[in-house]
Amino acid sequence: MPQDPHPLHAFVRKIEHHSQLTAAEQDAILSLPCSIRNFPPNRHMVREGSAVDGCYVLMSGYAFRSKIAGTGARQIMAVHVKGDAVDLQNAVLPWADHDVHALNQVEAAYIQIDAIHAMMAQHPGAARAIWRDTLIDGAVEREWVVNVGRRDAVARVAHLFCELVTRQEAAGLGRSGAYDMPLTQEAIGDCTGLTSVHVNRMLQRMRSEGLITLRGRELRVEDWDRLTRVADFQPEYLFVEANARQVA
Amino acid sequence: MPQDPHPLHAFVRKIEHHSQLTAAEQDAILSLPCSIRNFPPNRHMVREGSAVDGCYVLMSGYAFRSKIAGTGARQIMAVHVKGDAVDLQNAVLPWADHDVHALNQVEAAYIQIDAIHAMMAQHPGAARAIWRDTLIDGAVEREWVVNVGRRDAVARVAHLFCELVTRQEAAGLGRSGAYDMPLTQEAIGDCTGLTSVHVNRMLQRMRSEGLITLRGRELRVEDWDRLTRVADFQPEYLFVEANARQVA
DNA sequence: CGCCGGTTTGAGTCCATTCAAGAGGAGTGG
DNA sequence: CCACTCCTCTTGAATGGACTCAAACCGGCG
Repeated sequence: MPQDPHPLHAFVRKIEHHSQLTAAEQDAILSLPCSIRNFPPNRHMVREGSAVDGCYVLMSGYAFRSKIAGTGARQIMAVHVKGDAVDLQNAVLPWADHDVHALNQVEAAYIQIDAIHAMMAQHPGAARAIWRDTLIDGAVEREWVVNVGRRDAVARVAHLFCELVTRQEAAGLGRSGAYDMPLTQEAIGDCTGLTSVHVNRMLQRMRSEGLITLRGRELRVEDWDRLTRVADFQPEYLFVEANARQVA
Repeated sequence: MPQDPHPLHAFVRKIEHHSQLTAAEQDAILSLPCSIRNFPPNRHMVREGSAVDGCYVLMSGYAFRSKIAGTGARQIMAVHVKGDAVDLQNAVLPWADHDVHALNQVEAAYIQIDAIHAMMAQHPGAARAIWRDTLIDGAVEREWVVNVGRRDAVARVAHLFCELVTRQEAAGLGRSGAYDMPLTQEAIGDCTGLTSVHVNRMLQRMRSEGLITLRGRELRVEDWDRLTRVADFQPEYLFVEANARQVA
């Protein structure tokens, strides 16, 4: 398996999905000093309430953002794939408002926030692109509000799968129709506001209706069109093909 | 009633809740060219899917962001008060991923996004503060995911009220314990992922338990402590007192 | 082999919805 | 001033979707 040329390569590639970068801006981002850190499965990367002085860019593995309600119930509001800046939000905010958690073995590049700010001051175009990138995370979170607030159980799970698949595609991950499914049924419940028991029943329904197969940590989509219809999935909010319609 | 000295005054005041601005940075923001626009109650300010070349800052009145699910159900993911930049997200994104809607009579200052970008290139400190401001909107949306995903009906409604009250306080709006309640019960349902019928029942419960009184468009909090406990409300995510703990 | 985390199944309960109808209040026009 | 309309709020009864609480099953792994 070929190594990516640079730890931040996938990050630049992702940004170019929604913003055009000049060669100088690409270089400026790739030149950001960063250190590689590894996290074992199920390990906290950032804790809510802590002050954060940098951000992680995922090089491999999966991570999620979550908060814990007063009852102790966990709510996941984003799942991240290779190339995502998982924690820029927390670094720019005065303190972290949410947890970041590694799902499986994670390799991440850590960048000091000061270096990012300095680079942005030099390169307004790159600044705009990175700002936009953080706002796309916001757009995704808004769609999650809709998912949890206004869709029934099957649709919620199906929608989550559609998003996961689309993001893996965009990151160049899904090979031959098979995708990674890093979430347990418990975690799927925490994404969708359901219990793991009910998630299990929805999965069986989706399997019996020929929408997906899900074995172990491998997800296969059997009927993408019907899956998106069940899910009420409109991929625009992910902004993975935005370059064409881009304003400036 | 005294007039604010400048259309963007409330905006600067809000930013200073979470970021320190130099006098020059304040001036730079206040010098942004803007035009005043008015919207009647229940009027769209921005439509999902449209390309947006600027953003509105609320001078008076209330607005909300929403998306429509495939079933036709509406989900509201943010309510905005005086001083909020209601549409910076949509202006920085390639196109609007959500609607913005005026709740009542709204007066807003419209700023071209190009002017904002130009100002930010000149004033990195202001850039950082505005970036942070948009990310705080994200933090609020994350808390909404938790609210609709992981709290029961009373808590959801109570939490919404706590947020609304706290934001009005921060904007200098609630006088003598009475706050504006610009949302209909239908709209409260769209905020919380409930039906208006069920919202009505939760309101009666909250009234009978002496938590609030709600008559017409006026909300009174009768017992803030118990209300926040019922709501599972932790105000940190709003970052209205962040200056003290601020990192840089 | 025995453990352990994750998945599956079942039965009973309850929270929130649906559907429907009525009441209140504000604004409009005759 | 009244009649009329529209919108919002209120109430009731019945339904159902998702939850709870268990227990059993399964596969991987030490």
